[in-house]
Amino acid sequence: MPELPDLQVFSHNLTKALKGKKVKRVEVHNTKKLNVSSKELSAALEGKTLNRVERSGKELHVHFSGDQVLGLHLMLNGKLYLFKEKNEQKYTIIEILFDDDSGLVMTDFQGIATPTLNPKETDVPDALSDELDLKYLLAQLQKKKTAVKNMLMDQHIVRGIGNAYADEILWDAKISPFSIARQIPEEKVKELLKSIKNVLKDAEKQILKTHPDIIAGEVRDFMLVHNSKKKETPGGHKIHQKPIASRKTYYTDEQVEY
DNA sequence: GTGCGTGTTAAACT
DNA sequence: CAGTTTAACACGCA
Repeated sequence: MPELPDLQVFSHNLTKALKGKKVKRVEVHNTKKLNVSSKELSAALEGKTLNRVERSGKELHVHFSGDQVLGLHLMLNGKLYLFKEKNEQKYTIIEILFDDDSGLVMTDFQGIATPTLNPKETDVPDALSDELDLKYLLAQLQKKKTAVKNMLMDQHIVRGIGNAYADEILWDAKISPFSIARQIPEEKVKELLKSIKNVLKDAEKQILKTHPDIIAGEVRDFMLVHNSKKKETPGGHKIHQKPIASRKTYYTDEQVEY
């Protein structure tokens, strides 16, 4: 599953590929997760022009003229494809056909990737937004007795961080993922905030450099800790693994447990 | 053939 | 009751 930096690159590339195209038709093949009827969705989007694609947490927001927004959440295994003339993908959830006969399709063999017409705005800050600052992060951490990794991945607290990047961020900040959130000293929370921003932004740059046109899948090979191919970090520290909340977690002895 | 990975939600559990 | 953990989703991939 793509995580925040992958999605950030997708949004950029989708904007580039689709900006200015006019929607000819919307076809929903799987309405299970859609928040409106396929009729309503068609009515909302047909004839509208695609303005841009943005990332919001782990969701992509496709902005159309007339203030219409289509949210696309890929969940675990959702994928996006562009096509010319005909969508030939299996497991199609939704496809948007433009009036030049090109199109965008979202697939998911599990059927849990979710399209949402005009998704509700939320007060939860995106990991890369300015609203995620030291004051907010401290206040949230102090409320929690759970492992800091669980808190980082909780989309009700910070939007956009998944399993793999949580490990990378905590290693970068030299904080053990098992640390109890409220016990992390303020000085270290500063480090954590810095690591959140740096790790995610750096990853986006790496992905853009190595996969300039990517709109699906995920790029993980540059990861230093959350990487099954790596036995030790660049500094030569052995990488351990142990589940947290049944998710595989990679860490080293460099990380202090609070 | 086998089992792991992956986000979210709802249900189960403490 | 509130907070936390687990099952389900169902296939690609190694």
